[in-house]
Amino acid sequence: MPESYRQDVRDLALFADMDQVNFESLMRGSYVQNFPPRIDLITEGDSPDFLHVVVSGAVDLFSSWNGRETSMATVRPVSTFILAATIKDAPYLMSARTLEKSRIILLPSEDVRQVFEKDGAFARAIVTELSQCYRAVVKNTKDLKLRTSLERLANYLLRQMGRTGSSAFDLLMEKRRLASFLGMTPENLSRAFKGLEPYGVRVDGNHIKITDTEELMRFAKPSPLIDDHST
Amino acid sequence: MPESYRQDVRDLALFADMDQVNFESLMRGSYVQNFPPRIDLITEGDSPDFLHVVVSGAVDLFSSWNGRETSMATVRPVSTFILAATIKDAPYLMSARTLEKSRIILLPSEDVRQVFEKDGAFARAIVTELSQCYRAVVKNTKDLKLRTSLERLANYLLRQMGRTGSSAFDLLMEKRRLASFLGMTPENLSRAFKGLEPYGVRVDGNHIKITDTEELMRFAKPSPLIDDHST
DNA sequence: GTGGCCACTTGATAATTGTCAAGCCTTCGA
DNA sequence: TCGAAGGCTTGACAATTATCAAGTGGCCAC
Repeated sequence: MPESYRQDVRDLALFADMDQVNFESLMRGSYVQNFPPRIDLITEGDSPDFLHVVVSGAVDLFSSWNGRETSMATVRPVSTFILAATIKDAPYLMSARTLEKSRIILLPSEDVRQVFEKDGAFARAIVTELSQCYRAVVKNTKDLKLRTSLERLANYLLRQMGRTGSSAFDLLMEKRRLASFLGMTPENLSRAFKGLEPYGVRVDGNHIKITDTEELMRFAKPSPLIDDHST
Repeated sequence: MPESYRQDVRDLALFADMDQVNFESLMRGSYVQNFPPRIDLITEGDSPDFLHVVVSGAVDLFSSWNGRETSMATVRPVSTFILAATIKDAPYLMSARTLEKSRIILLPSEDVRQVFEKDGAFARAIVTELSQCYRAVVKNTKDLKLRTSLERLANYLLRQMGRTGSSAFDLLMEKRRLASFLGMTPENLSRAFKGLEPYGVRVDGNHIKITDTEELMRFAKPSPLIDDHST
């Protein structure tokens, strides 16, 4: 292997406090792989064989039922996905595919579970990670159940504004995926963007400019208990 | 205190493998309380002061935004709620109120966090619990995003049928709360019940009878990756 | 270049879901 | 016993969202 990815893993909060011996035994069976865009990584219903760590690129988590499909989340570097399935040794609830060219580290699930059983620091780190994930999904559920699609879009844009620290930014995914993520159709999203124009949202392709933050916030009514993804 | 609730707590998988010394230090600051129906226990946004254990009765977890309210989950004996908020020491994302007369054990959050930090078995048990919760919420999100309200109701009824092991059963909550839980209005639920009649669902008050399971399943298309709450 | 592909948009229409108002029925307490 | 309250239902209607079809425009391979 030309380069080491060990440090990428060790830098993750999930693995930072782990005992060195245990860390080594985790890394022993691991490997890194490069994927082109739009490659299926895992399929919902399958058994977890590896814990995945996204080092670069981006991964889409999505689910299907009865011919329909919906985007559940986007995983960006550096973080893991399907941690819960790995620990429980239960079937994946979501499928995953690369959005861009991505570099992904694979840690054998069995090893992860073994280390989990004997390393208290690792177990505690998993708790922190899972709490975060759990709360993120709860927030997402509140977003879905309490808001209309127009309100969800407005709040999404405000979150992106906060993330980038600028009132002008580019969408970091295709609009069709954004629509799916927000629980609506592409057509509806297209109209929703128009519907936000009166509140100070200018759209040009995938470039967004918030021209009247006050007005947009008055409409969106963002709440830390839904929109603050840091807690 | 006339009776001890220690065993109720110890019987929970969450606390079963915990070191006895740590268990005692957890119980030291704890107490049990009886609540009448419809009493607010916690309010979203507040800081977690106690980890709650429902010993008897039932508790509704719900969330509000902009004057709207939605039921997120029902907690039944014997289990805990707001575990993630307690561990992270982050604000509650949901409010809680009793549905019936309930008996609830309160464990000081600070004690829970302290024991969590030093007891590996406890940390591992929390991981198991949180994984379960996380996967439950993911399933719920899939239910919401991939299904119409009629399909959600149909699958809910099938789940209840599986839970009770009988094709005739009583709804265990008010229809207005069921509606809120399923992400619809009471009026819509009322019509949805009618809409399921052709698929073999008979409704009389809160008593349900599935007269044609095959037909209902053909319509509902239940999936273990959404409807099996045991994995 | 140029043709095709594909995401996106737009319009027309339909399905789904929500809102409002009224009435029914059970429950519960005076 | 009666009346009020509240949950449930129903009807009429409105809002939201989805579907279908057609068109636009950018991007890429040939």
